[in-house]
Amino acid sequence: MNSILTNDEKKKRKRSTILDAAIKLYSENGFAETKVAEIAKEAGVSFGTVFTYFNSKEELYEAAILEPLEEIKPYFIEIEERFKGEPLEIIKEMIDCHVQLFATRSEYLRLIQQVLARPERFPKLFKELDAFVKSFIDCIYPVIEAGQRLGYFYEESPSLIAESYLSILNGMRLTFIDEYTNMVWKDITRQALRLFGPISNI
Amino acid sequence: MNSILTNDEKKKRKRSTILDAAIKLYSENGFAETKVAEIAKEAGVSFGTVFTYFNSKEELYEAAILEPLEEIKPYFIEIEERFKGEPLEIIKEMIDCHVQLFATRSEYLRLIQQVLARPERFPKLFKELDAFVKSFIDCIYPVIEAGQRLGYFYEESPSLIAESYLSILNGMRLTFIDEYTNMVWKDITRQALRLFGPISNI
Amino acid sequence: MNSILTNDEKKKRKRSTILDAAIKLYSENGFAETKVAEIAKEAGVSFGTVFTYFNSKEELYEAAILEPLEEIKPYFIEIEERFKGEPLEIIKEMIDCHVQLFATRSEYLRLIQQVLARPERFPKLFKELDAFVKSFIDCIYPVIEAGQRLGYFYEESPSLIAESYLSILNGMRLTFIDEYTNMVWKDITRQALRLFGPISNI
Amino acid sequence: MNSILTNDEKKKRKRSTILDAAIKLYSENGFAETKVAEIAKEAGVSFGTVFTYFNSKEELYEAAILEPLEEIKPYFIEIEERFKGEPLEIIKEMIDCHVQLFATRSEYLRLIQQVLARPERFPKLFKELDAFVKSFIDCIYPVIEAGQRLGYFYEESPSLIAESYLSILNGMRLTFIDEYTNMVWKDITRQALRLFGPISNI
DNA sequence: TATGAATGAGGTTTCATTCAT
DNA sequence: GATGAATGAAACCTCATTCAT
Repeated sequence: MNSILTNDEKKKRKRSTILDAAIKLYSENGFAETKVAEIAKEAGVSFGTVFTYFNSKEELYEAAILEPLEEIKPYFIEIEERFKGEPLEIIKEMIDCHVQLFATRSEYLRLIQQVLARPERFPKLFKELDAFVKSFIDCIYPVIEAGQRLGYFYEESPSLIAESYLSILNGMRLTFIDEYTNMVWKDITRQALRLFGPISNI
Repeated sequence: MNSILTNDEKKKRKRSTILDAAIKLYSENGFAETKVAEIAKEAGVSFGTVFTYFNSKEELYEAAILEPLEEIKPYFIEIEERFKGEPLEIIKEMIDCHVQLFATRSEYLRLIQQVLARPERFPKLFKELDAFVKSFIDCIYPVIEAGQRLGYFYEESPSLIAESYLSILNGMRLTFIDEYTNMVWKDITRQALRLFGPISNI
Repeated sequence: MNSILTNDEKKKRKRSTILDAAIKLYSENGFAETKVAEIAKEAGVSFGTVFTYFNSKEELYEAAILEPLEEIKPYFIEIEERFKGEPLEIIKEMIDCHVQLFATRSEYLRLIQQVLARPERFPKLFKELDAFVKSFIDCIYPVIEAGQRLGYFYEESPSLIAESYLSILNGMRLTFIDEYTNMVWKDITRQALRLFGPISNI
Repeated sequence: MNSILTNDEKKKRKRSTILDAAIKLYSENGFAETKVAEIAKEAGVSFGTVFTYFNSKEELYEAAILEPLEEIKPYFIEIEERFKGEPLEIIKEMIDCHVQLFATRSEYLRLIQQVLARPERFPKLFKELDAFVKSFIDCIYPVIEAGQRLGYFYEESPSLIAESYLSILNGMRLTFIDEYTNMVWKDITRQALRLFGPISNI
């Protein structure tokens, strides 16, 4: 029954439908080549309605980047709260979690890359993402240091390690196009881990 | 005579000026948000002249991707011809070469990423790049195998190693925005190398 | 309420305003030399509105040809239903009707001629007109035959008579430029009739 | 041998090649949809050369109309000098001559119709053609009068007869698209003649 | 609140014409 | 005289946004 929903809930739901359509289409076609009319169609609303919930195409793009970012943040900045054990264990679990996250939300990763590729075009969003990266590094820094002290990780600048890790996450989205299947992502995880320390197969 | 250049040479030179302007602007602004008028201005020619040398905006984009690709190809598919020594040495030199290459041509790498991010939008170009990646893997495969036999490299699928290497190359372009300076790229090289085998600092 | 008209009626009306403007300007200036902006201005709507109702300039041209054709058709293919009496009477009335029709809609006749003059440029429209001509001949054929049996008409191929009749209708639009006045068209009618049989003045 | 030609002759010949190409293409595609480059190609010269012989596209169009007009004129204004015998004979021969003329030069007739259809667009050319029509009427007028006096022709305004004759000539170009073959044109001639007087078969 | 017709700025592309070689 | 590269005005068309219903 639709009628069980309050008005507010209905509105939230419609807003969310539109946002999901936007994420899908922006990620597939980029900002410029996505038409508001298409988003409306994908969301099953008239395109006037899109402007009821978002003031402009640009604002919708920002929401499409920033709102999922909030959902994803915990997995990157609550490292020690989420992943327990030895540093190596923590990092292993973290990588597993991240790879799985982007395997299921690869379209969102694409969106992020669009912003990273054009800092001057999307300054506000870029700043947000940059801050996010910095927070991640701050969070993971002590873990890496601890791992280095225990001799598990390379004696390398923890920032570099963290950044190269983000690089490989980003890059894999580009390289392994549609093969983000269960089969490969265990492998990917292993390779990502090797940026931290010398990990042989088991 | 205005110069010693023949007519043909002048034409080639003008074409190249336009292509360079296109590479710069396409890489900065993407295909859709780059205006042909801007390319013309950047190249210092009139608007219509762009269409004298390239039939359409799309064709110019293709040329901007494919022509530099030809220049870059040798560094990826003549591995054993170019880089000599032990497998570890070969890979080291190769990574150095590639990182330096993309440090100086980071704008071109951005172009490639635009295509990789949208295979359906640029099918022809994507196919070309995909073939390029496959050739690279074919070339590097025996080197990795040799390195594995000598115990330098991880006992990992050579394809996976090669692909994760390409991932980190691509990803680093996104992560280390404008810091591709001399200082960091030695570090980057080191991290890339760690995808092949367990490399400690020296 | 601004008016009693429903939304749908208003849309139809606007579409029709644009179509009329198009017929006028296309007939005066031809397809290529008519600018969509001019049509919009003539119709009193903005530029973009034209494209709300017609997908392209070409489609608008097709509508400008085909829609009035439907209105005109009955006068050419319902000969025996519309015009009564002896064959001679039927033909007389028919010619009268046609001449008057084209006197009032001379601009539309001009449009038709543009298509007839360029079958390869407008294949779809040409086919339509060609079919129309054939239907007309089919309809008038028995009337001419009957007239021939009664000795009123020349013993000539009815198709030839019909086609020469259409020729003179078309040709007169070109020859008697703006003189399609009441004065001359009785005369024109008489001359057209003489293609059917030997008609003296009365 | 080309070398037998004087320079002047060569130039004339090239000019004529271009003009013929122009007549062909203008008649097929109209003024606006014919590109100078196409004319050049058809004529086998570079398109800069077209502008060596004609100052503009418009001027070339005018030449394409006016120069063949001079060739055709004699057949329309030297009626009594060319065609001998009784008025009926004169008219018969004239019609024969004209139909044959336009059968072989139907493309030129198409050009004329383009101008007749747009007097305001081509005022200069239209005036020229209008004068031509008037001259024709002047020339044929006495012949018709004579025929009327002899009882061969309808007691109709000779101008009307002449104009309706021109109408059918023009119209037949539109109606009998590509069937201007030997078979039909005897028939067409007969129908045209019937605008003058009551002519039975044979 | 939801709709979608109206708007017009802005982009790509064509093509006549110029002019240096 | 012949060529064809350069130019830029002008046209079509798209699409974000507004706003009346």
